[in-house]
Amino acid sequence: MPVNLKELARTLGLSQTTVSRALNGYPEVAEATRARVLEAARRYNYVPNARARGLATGRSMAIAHVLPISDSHELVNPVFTDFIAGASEIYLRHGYDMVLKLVADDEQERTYREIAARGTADGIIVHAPHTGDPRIALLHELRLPFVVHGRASRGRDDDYSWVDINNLRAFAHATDFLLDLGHRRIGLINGLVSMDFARRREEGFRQALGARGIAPDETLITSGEMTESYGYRTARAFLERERPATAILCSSMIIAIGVRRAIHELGLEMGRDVSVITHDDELSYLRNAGEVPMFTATRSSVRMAGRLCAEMLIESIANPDAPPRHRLLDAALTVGASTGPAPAD
Amino acid sequence: MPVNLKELARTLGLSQTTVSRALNGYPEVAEATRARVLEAARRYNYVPNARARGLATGRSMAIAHVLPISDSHELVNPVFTDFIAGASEIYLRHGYDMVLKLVADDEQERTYREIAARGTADGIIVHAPHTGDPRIALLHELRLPFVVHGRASRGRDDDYSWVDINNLRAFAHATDFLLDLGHRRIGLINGLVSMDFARRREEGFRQALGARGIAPDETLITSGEMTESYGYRTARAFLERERPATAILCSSMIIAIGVRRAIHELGLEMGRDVSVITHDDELSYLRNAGEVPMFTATRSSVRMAGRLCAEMLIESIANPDAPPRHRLLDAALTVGASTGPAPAD
DNA sequence: GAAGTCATCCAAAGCGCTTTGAATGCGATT
DNA sequence: AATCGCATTCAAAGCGCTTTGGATGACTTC
Repeated sequence: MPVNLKELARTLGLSQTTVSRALNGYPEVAEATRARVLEAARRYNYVPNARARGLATGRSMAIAHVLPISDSHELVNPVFTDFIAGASEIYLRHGYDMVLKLVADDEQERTYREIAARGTADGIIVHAPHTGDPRIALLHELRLPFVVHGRASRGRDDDYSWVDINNLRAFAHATDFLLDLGHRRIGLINGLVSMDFARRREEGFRQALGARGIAPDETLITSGEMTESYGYRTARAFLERERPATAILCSSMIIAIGVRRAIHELGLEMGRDVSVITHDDELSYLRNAGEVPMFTATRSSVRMAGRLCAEMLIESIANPDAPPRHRLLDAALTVGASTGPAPAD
Repeated sequence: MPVNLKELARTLGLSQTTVSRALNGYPEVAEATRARVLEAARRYNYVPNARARGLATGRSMAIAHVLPISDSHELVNPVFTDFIAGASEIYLRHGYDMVLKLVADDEQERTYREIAARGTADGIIVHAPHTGDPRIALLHELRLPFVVHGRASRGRDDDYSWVDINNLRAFAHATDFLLDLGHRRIGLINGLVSMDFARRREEGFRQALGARGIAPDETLITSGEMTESYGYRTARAFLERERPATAILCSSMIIAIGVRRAIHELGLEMGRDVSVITHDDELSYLRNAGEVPMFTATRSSVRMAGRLCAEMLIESIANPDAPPRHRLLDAALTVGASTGPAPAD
């Protein structure tokens, strides 16, 4: 049903070469013929076949997103939705397709190799990097352009491209803010600490406490899959102990929502009895907005991060020998209704 | 770097034909040679190039998911994450790739035509169908296999494949449940009513009221993008009026969470002062579980829906002339802590 | 022993595009 | 008038695979 190049060329009384060149904007085509060709292409709804073009050019015009699925809970990070919304804006503009792979941790390597060998995609966005993530080395070996959303540092982070937020600083700052309010028993409800971002946030938390000579209470530091019920359970535990936490730092809005549930269920009031600060990825369906946002938060748009990753990757596909690029986004603290002075002891 | 068929064949001293057939399991190959070929393929990490194979077979081995982006808020439905998690399990098993397109409403038609013409995918999953959605007719015209997640009915729903839940019955049932508890001023916080599922839910709500001769209060029926703050704002409005609602029906957990916030903020208690029932898609990061779930809910796993859509589509690609198939999933009411008898007036 | 069967294997065509390396025609140059 | 340069155009090769339509023997069958 769809017209192909050969037919279009025959219809026009031209060679495939000329038609192809006319359509792809090559200069060695008379403007008059180019106009004819474009007109005919429109008339007959000619759209080049992606596979044929890909075979001829050696490129797939696709970018793969490989999401690790935690084998335990098969959880998909909800942040992902907004991230790809940002990335796909860019892909659309540049004619790239987005192919998505949700893959268990132990299948990651096989998947990456297969993408490279089959030519599924021209580049890869790496999601949810662990500290010391082996995928970085693998992708270098495969010579596949990639950008990491986050970092995978174990020392150096300058030999690959990434987009990250200043997790350490943000959480140090948030901790400072709570300390300034007089809080001393501060809990941290973090993501899985194998994730690089979680490690950095914990580090920021510890540094801020350390700077004031406060030893962190290790039982107030937890790490887990960022679900609502995890936030709820952990907050209850933090608040029902003998000397309950007076403030809680959360690694995601979803967690914070669980925390809020726990607080209310215990008959406490957020911002008065318990202060809460959360990281806020600015998810579209979970806006923490208004003149006074409900949560005090370290805020950074994950959709923007998606856009930046996509742009960076497309550039590095176009220019494979350019040096790696990095972008550290600022997650600034915005004060909302969920924080207040520490209650008297 | 990656080996191709020609080289592999030369190395083995066989023709490309034989090697290809050996790898693809054709019977006209001696078992001994097949073994040799498979062994060599493994040794040299031979993986066939997807584009070349696709060009030769005329198939892309990919399935496209086209998500409409509401141009207003650029919201991506968070339900999507779990849906594709389910679908991708199936794709993985059958060797299909998943390609994702997030597209504004007014670009839908162009996108579908382009997918068909470029051969981007062998089939399509249609997301977020409107009532009377024109995409159904378009896909029929394009002769592209597809499965709709939800329905797009305007009368007949038997000429295309779909997977849906019994929205009408579920919401009628939930309404009945509230009526049985003595509630009379029941609010409905629904999704955008242009969405088919929302229309059906509203219909179920109205039917249940009508069955008891109760005229719905039109000011207690709202429709909007399903965000937390929409739930919050609407619930506040419902509860701050002269004669406040005593029960609220929500179309999503995200909405319900906003409703819960409003209830608490007004110093009320959910399940005592105000009853809440929500639809629960069983999102992995927002589990409404436990012996007594926090919300009474109409529940249906959207991940399961993803699996079913994917299976159905793959079958219908394999067998394009089979009649359309349908699957109506049951969203049963599970009682949680958020409902109770209507307070005395 | 000629003909038919069967199991294996292969050469070559083709999928629909891009791109290389020439051809063609024409005005300008000498 | 012969030559060159330039702007256009084209035929054909090739991308890496599948698949058609034979070949080639070995083995039966009569």
